[in-house]
Amino acid sequence: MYVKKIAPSLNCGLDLIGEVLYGKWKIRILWFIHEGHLRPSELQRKIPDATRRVLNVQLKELEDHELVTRTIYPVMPPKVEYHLTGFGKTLIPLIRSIGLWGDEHQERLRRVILKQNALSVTESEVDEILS
Amino acid sequence: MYVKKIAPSLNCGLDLIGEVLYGKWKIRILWFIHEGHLRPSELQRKIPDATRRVLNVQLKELEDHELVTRTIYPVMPPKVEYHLTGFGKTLIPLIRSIGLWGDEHQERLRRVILKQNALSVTESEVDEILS
DNA sequence: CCGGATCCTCTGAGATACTG
DNA sequence: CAGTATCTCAGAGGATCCGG
Repeated sequence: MYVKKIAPSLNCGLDLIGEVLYGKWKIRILWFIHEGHLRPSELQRKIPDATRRVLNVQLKELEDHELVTRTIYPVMPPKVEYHLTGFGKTLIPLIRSIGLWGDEHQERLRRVILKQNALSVTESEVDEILS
Repeated sequence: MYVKKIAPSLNCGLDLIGEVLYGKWKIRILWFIHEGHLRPSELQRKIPDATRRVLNVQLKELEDHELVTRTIYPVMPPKVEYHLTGFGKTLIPLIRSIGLWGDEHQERLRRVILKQNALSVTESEVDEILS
């Protein structure tokens, strides 16, 4: 899911959804927020591979796309919470199906991904890694 | 849908599917192939925005991931056809749902995407573009 | 705890041109 | 018609530092 350009080709749903879901961590962010409200520091802990900056950028985009809301509590220390909007919630079933598909085909997926990414690894080594 | 690195975090379906679907034109390619067999030149015509090289690269990845097969007919002029594998076919319902969601929320999507991408454009101009 | 600003890296993907 | 080899580039995303 990628489709960047707001080009002539925004004429089908597949293109449109690509625009709002585009971003390395977007889907996972939505998934975590959907479980309730979420604070930036919690999100950071759940996705340690992403830097705070990137998470902020993507959260901002999600907000601009009206998929999440950002609530600021004027306290010290600062407190911020993200929630899904009604619109954002409509995406959850979709994300769930995607995740389920991935879970169902886990083994096959791992195998083909490994086979491709680790070209220097032999078949038996792949089996070993997977076991 | 993005997730690139074959990092430690390949532990959920959401990550795994990202690996095989990652690529600007992958989903659309799968969609077109799913309607039957497809020849490279046909695909090129259906996706004129992508160059032949990029399409080839992504087709190769899809093939490596066992989502499509590539059949070569030893004739002159050369003829090649792509088909979905059984595995690839299991993705179609998912892609269909994604597309449907996008279609259902078309107007809202167009609005938020435009609002964000064309920051120099005023609200009324956006309305105008959309009308 | 939160976010913004700066600088940098790296790789997907476009452009072009060439072979069987 | 099909496929490959180079070259190039934008821009997404990472690393860091700083200020509220």
